[in-house]
Amino acid sequence: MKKSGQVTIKDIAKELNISCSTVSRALKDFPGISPATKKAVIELADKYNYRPNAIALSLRNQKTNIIGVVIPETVHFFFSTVISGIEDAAMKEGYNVMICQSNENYDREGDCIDALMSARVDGVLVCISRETSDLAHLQKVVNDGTPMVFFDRLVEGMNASSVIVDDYQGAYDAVEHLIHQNCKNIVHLSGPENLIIGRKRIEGYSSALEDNNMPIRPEYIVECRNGTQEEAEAAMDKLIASGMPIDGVFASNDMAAIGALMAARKAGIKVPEYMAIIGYSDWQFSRMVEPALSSVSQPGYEIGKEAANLMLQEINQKEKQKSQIKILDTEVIVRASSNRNSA
Amino acid sequence: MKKSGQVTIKDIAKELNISCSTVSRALKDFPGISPATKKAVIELADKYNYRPNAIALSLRNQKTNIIGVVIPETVHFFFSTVISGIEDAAMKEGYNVMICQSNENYDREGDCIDALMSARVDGVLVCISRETSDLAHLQKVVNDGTPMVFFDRLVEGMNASSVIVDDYQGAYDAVEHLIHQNCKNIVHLSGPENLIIGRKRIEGYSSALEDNNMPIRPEYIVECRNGTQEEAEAAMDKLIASGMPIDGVFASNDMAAIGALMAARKAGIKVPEYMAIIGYSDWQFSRMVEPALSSVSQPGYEIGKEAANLMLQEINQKEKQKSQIKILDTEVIVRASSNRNSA
DNA sequence: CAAACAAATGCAAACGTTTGAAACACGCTA
DNA sequence: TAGCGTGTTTCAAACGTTTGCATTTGTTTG
Repeated sequence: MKKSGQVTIKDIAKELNISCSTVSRALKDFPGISPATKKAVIELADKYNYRPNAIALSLRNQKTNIIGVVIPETVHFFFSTVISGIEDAAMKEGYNVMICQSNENYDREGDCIDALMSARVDGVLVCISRETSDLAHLQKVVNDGTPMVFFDRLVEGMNASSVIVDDYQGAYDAVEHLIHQNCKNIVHLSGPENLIIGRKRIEGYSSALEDNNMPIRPEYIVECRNGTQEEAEAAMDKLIASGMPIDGVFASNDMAAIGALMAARKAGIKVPEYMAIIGYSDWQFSRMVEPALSSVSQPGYEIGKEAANLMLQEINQKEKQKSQIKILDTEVIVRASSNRNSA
Repeated sequence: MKKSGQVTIKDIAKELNISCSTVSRALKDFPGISPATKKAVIELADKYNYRPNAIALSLRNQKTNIIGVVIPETVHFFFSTVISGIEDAAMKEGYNVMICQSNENYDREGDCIDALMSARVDGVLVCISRETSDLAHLQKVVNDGTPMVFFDRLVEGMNASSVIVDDYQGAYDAVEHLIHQNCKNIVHLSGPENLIIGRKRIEGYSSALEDNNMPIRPEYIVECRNGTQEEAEAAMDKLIASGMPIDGVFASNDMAAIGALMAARKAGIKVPEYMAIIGYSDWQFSRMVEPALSSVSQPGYEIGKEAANLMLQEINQKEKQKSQIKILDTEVIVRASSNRNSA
């Protein structure tokens, strides 16, 4: 009987009166082990339910087979689908995943990175927090030679690959959709402007207006930093109260869109008849509100899968490739909140 | 300049022409190191951004400072709040968290356990999948002497602690609330009956009826194994079509409640006037549907926090304590879908 | 001035595994 | 019988860290 904990190669060697090397080789059928020995070893290993100690392996191979993930918050549907994609891709290749939540907080993001680097993960997938603008902590990672891949939120000026969606195009498509619904005064509830995705969506919004010969009015672009329903609702309250003839809203995320919906409801503005609304991300609940919310859907699972695969690829090649950006397509999902044709 | 990867104690020792032991001791100010040496070591460590190699430490200490989590699916709001609770509690004590999703699948749950055991996590927190009834893979964990704590879904017949909510009482309260709303024919869309939480909720439902002198009709208890909206909607369609005078629905989760809502809408049954509906779990979107959904809220974050703390406690004491069950309270959140007083 | 002491540092083993090289035990040939 | 080959096994080092014990150095004391 062994003490506590799991059986080691040593235990097996001792019981069989042979050396560790022999046991090790027997288990991974190396040439040059007698069939009798091999059989005995394998049987005993089975009996004791032997599993190689991943820690010892990591130390010897300088490789943990763990990939670290820094993610703003798992409570968001979008991010949890990303995690699923990452996990499936990683598991398939025998990797484990270590997840840290930054809670959209800069300091905590640093702590996460530290923890992952101490754990000697083989690579880190990161989606930077809203607050992050200084990149020193991330630079340290690449300096250490640890592969890093960004997902969802693009980070520029760092030698690392990214997997993102085409935010410009997604925004463009959403706004064009509103224009096709005959909206003339379209407001954009934008995300935080220090994130590139926020800027890209503004650009998409602007281009769509421009291409359709509609004016771009700065007062129609309202930053909603936190992306909460309350924030957006308050912003919309103000816009509506100001008397602007708003008949379309493109929100940078679905919570903000819901905020707009609530504000419209409060003000007695019918959606979509007098105000068409479309969000971004296509969260799970979007189709459940009344009227069901139109949204730009992002392929979360695919983002995770692609990012993980890119990472695994980088881990498995000695030479650092030059970094690449993988752009996945979005899709405008039209539901009742912006559909004036059937309404 | 070091090769690739991070600096080790050895590198520092070599550069300073001293031994590893000295460096190690200097870094954790052991007595008996000259101030000069200590200073030099610490400065160099800072300069090179030295972090102790967690792998090496794990091997030496026989302790990884990682706790493993096996969870059905992170995409559910409830579970992601649990994860947040776990992560915060763990991080505070210097532990990392390794999460595996079983996707409610028995085989994959086994794989998760294997992966975590190979990684030599110091303990595992598990919420068993819907499919799980054989417990052999979990028994192996406790046999290996690895602490294990169950959360949310109670598992009986195993020497491990649990952190759960009072499902009986939650169900009881929900049904009693419906009764107070003057519902006479209350249907229960139940969860999978191999889960204890499913059975507890049925018991709570039944007791509430009994205590209020109302009959318990087996045909009013419909099992919705998957807990999806579609499944529940189909079940309700059938019940409504059968002509039963249903005026109240207690669903075992919010998705199922939404399914009931949809079925009612389709059938032209006004909610809550002619049918009051209440769900379970209080998911994020519950308050956003129309009418806003009443629900029994479970303290997900607290469950995670409590479970993690229980785990850490078990890890830190040599002797195995006898296992305990921690029961957290639920709360009935009344919204429009079951509120006939203001309607 | 030798002995005793304290202070500072080094040695070596251990955690579990892998792996190149060395060693051993055979039987066979010259 | 020495030499050789072959098939099987063991040795030892390495990964990065900690730590009981031994060692070195320098100073004080009798």
